[in-house]
Amino acid sequence: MNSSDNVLVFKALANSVRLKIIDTLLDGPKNVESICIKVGETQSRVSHELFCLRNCGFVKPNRNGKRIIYELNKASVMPILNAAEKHTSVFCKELKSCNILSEIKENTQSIYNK
Amino acid sequence: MNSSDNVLVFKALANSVRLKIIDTLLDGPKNVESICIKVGETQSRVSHELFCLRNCGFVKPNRNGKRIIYELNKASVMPILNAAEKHTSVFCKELKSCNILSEIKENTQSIYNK
DNA sequence: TCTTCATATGTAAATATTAACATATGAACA
DNA sequence: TGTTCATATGTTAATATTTACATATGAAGA
Repeated sequence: MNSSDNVLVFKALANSVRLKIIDTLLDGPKNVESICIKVGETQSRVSHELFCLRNCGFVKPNRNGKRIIYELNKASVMPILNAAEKHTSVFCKELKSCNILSEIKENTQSIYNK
Repeated sequence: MNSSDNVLVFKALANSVRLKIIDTLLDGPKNVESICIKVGETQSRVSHELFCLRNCGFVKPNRNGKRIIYELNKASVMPILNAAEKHTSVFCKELKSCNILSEIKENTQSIYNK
């Protein structure tokens, strides 16, 4: 296994709006308008992000009358989210202090103190 | 669980140099110079990325003489990589055609054909 | 304690991603 | 078959990340 192949998976998930959409779809398939309301983003924005999630195989669209119902690919997504969640719950503070990842810069100290 | 909390984890992993470093550390702890050689990046670059991985709790530094040996937090990382890998192996083609994620633009077709 | 080696940090230009607004599409139903 | 509703796509400015180069740090060993 070459873990570098996974970079696109992580890029797809490295966006809070896309994660919110996934989160919303965790409790059942929804059409675009419902997703917009749930995540508090414009229709255009949500459609753009769904385009990405669709292309990556994370969601699947199904037409129903005038609407398109998006369904989460739970089989793929859940294990990734669960594994990430485990790490987040332990290293929450560290993650939030990593200024490489757009967070507030903090004082550093000797790196190999535990 | 609010999956949006995981965005920093995914950001940390959404970088091919950081993933290469992780990949290299999968077969054992290494000092910075060794990592540089293995991943083919400059010392400066590798140290910057290690800073991020360190802050996020993915690697841990231990001094040994003049060197600092970085050790992968396998307990956290492996489950995430494995789950991602499963998705990648199924949706490899789709992922590579998602132009939102810096890939070549391709023709689109009706979105709800399977 | 001075020097050097290994590693960390500072900075900014290049590049990629996000976000916001405008517009297009196309299936459904009148 | 024309209209409308729901959703998709185009575009670009704003913002964030990456990358490359320069420099600093600090522990170890002479």
